[in-house]
Amino acid sequence: MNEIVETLRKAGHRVTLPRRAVVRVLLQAERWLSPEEILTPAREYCHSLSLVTVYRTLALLSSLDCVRRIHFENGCHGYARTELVHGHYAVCRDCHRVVEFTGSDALNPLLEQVEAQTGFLVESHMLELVGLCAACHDSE
Amino acid sequence: MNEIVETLRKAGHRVTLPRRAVVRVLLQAERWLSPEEILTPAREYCHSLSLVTVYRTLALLSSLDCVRRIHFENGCHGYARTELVHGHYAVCRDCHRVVEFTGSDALNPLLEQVEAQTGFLVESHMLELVGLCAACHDSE
DNA sequence: GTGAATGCAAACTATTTGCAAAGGT
DNA sequence: ACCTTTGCAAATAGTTTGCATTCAC
Repeated sequence: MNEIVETLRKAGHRVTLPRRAVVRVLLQAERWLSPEEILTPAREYCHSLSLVTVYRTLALLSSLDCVRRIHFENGCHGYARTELVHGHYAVCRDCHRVVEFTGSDALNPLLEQVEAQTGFLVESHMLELVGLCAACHDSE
Repeated sequence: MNEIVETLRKAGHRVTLPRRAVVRVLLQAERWLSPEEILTPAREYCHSLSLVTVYRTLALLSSLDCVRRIHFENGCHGYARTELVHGHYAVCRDCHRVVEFTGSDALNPLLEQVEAQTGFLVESHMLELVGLCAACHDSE
């Protein structure tokens, strides 16, 4: 049994076919997906699945910190499983691949500096890198 | 004449009353504003102003890099004039004040490290800090 | 005077909600 | 059996577009 389903169960939520379907699609993807992009393949696992349920499942998984929203300049967002983007991530503008990176501790001195500079108490931050992944970079 | 209006004119766009109204509101604000939040006060300067025109003006100003979109976890966005947030910014979750900070060159080593680590060619990045500004921090 | 800009209404996209039926435990 | 979850339809929020009128240049 996979981790996300396990988290669902432990939190007292029911493990239903529609939810399994959404989770399976998320687990297979190495990239972020829009709700629509989740719906289509997930229907192979649950024929009756509706977009509404995809939204509801994503909201639930999000509250359990199993998936994360991915943000863009234009405002539309996608979802990727947290395991994929536990900390900070880079998004390929071409294939939508999402890759986590480490080393964002390097931000800490900056955050402290900002607090000193602006008087802000920084509670959270959003750092998203956009570019081309190795594969898309090579094929351009 | 202010800088934004000047930019409009130089780019060959007409300086109309509705546009002036939107610009005036943006210039007065030290914080980000939603289109609705721009509409209401701007109507004092241009009675007939419609929300549609606010959107169109913001899109135009955005393309001229006179305003910038501000992003949030929940996806809704606001706008602030570029002068206010030329580089990176911190947003107060309480009063919505937007404060620019400097020193984000500190990111460069991280970006290079990410390129080496992931193979990505990083083209752009989004860094937004959220927290409490000094004023709101004190009054809590 | 002429083409750009505006305002209205309507379309559109993304997302959420009410409610009866279905399904997991 | 009970209560959560689902799917449909409809509502909602935010934003964009078509088109005739208005206005800056």
